[in-house]
Amino acid sequence: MKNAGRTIGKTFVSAQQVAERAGVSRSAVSRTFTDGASVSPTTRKRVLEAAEALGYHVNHLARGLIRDSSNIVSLIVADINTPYQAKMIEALTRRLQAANKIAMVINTSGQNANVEAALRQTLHYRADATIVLSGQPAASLIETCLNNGQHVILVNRDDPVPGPETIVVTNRTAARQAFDMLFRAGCRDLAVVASAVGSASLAAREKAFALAAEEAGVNVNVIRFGPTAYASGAEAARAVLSKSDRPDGVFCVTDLLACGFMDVARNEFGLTIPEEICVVGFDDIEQASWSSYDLTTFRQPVDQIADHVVGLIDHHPHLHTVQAPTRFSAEPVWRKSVRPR
Amino acid sequence: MKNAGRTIGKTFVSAQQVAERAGVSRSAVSRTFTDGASVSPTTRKRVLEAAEALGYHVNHLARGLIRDSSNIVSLIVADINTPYQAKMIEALTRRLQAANKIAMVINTSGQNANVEAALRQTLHYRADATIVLSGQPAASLIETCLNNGQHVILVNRDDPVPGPETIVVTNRTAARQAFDMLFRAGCRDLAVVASAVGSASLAAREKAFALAAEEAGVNVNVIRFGPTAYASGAEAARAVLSKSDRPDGVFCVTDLLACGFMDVARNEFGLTIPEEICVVGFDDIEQASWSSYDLTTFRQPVDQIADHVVGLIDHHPHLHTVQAPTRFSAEPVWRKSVRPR
DNA sequence: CAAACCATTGCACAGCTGTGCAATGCGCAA
DNA sequence: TTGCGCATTGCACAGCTGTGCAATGGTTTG
Repeated sequence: MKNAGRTIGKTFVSAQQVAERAGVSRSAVSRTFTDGASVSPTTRKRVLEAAEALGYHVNHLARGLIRDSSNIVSLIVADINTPYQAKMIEALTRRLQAANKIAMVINTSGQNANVEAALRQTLHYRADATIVLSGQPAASLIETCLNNGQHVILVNRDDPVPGPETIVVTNRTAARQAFDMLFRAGCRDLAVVASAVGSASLAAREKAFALAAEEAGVNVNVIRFGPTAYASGAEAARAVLSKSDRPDGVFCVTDLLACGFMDVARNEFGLTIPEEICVVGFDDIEQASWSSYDLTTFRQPVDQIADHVVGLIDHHPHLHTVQAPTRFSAEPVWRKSVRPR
Repeated sequence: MKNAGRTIGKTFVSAQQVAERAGVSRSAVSRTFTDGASVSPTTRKRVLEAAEALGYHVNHLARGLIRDSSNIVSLIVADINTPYQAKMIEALTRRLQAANKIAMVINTSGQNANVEAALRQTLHYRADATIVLSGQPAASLIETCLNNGQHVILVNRDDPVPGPETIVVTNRTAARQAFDMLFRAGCRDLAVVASAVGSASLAAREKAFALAAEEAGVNVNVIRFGPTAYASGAEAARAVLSKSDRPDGVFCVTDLLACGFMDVARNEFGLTIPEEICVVGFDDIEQASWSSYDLTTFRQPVDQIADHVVGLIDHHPHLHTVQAPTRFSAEPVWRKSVRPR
């Protein structure tokens, strides 16, 4: 089964075979592919030639077994085909690769959204870190991860848990700003469109907007429908616009909801935006800039977040202490779905 | 450093430690976590209890070292934040997990779109298979993969290469059908909107449509701009609609291009769709069904493709022979962007 | 009661790599 | 020339698991 000269069709080449072909010890091969190891230029060259000829590639499974780091980072994410999550995955994978790491993607959109099984997978493969982009992992699982030295990073969760690092966007500030936008545009009858299964981040936006409106003495109506998707925004629009006292300003906690809302408002109720009704979204997904929508919204600094997350991976945190969440500010993006003052 | 009783803070638990706590041999621990191995119910229970107490998880790196299979499948993809690719990734990751495999995502959107480095990564981690969703890997790299027993599956590439299995959509048939749609709607001055950097699949759609039009003696204009994105479709619309003899029917080789085209046609040129100009897209991304577009298009059977791809992984192909590509038919989805007959 | 069979279990090896330690050899200075 | 320092190299072990093989003990059958 084992032959040193040539691959026999469909088996991987090992360092031993490269060493025999190059006439050196296996250590020399290992050192050739290890940064900072001591190899003479002569043997290095011979090893590289033999490796190239045989098609050798270092086995990262075995390397990860020895070293403390496997260079695997796992991303736990639901709703991958959502524009916002897709953008986040793109940004993260790109930066991880630039840092010589590789991303494992674990999809928790299944029937029971089992983040637990996903976290187990990440432990199975000894991932250096786990980035949770959505879902609510049980605290017990997180503790297991921490006990095993796992590095857990939560993105967009507004409820700080002991141990993992948390990264959030300034949801409340932005939501108050959204109210200001609509109020200054003259809107006095407001609505918030959210989803029925929203995360803590989305709930925070909804609550903060409603609170700001109440403080200013402005009427505000909260509508929640289905999942956080286009169809839910459309359904919300049908529910709220068919009534006699329809709102003149709407804050959708997600751009996707806003797109659905705008389409129904225009195409089913014949309303013009922003003249008859103003709309503000959140996330700044690509579709928000399409000219059918031209949606005024808040930009999530996806690139900055990704930079920060990847920078966090190699730095080991203090265990079992509540880290203060790192906050990134969501900046307003002015377009045409809100009347100018 | 090594202590059998309890994790000392931040190191992983090994089977040895579980064995000592349960009072059995390490083999018993291994067999408890191996399907079909022979363990008595008594020891199995004791092992499971000890594993639970210590937080043990099988090290899949070491397991992959022994077995011929690592259960890792790598997805090589550019433009992850494109709706079509995101949908494909979602479908694939979901099915891979159902088959007890895990997905590594390699992003080749970087400056030089180096699929080669990506393929090397997949070799490093001994992936069971590599699914290439975009990009043009060099034939030499593919040969290296095949020599190492790698299973390469190409999706949406119309140029068959020796060795890897290929999965394509019936681009040509669908493109001819698109011409029929527009012709029967009375369009006699046609255009194809494509991108300047399109893949072979996109080129096939473009060519087949143009050919069908020529065969029918209908004038057709081919426009290519930038990357395959919304902005390119918009730019194409500005270029083609500002001329005096503007087309009355357009086939966009991608829904994203179609969205950009429609927005400019309506919002910048004041045209009505489908009365003044008919538009047909391709892919059936989610946005095509949004009521601002209501785009007549062709549905890529993403779920079927994903099923087939995942089913292909465990079945070893014949090497170095040109496999006939598996074809899936793209079915038309009738909406409102084409006039009824 | 004896023999045959079967399930279970432990030992030891394999799978591939990184690295400490000692040995080797070479160059340079005294 | 001799001694010292230094770069290089090979040996051997560690890291964690799966599994063939032999041994053990219990159960069933004649």
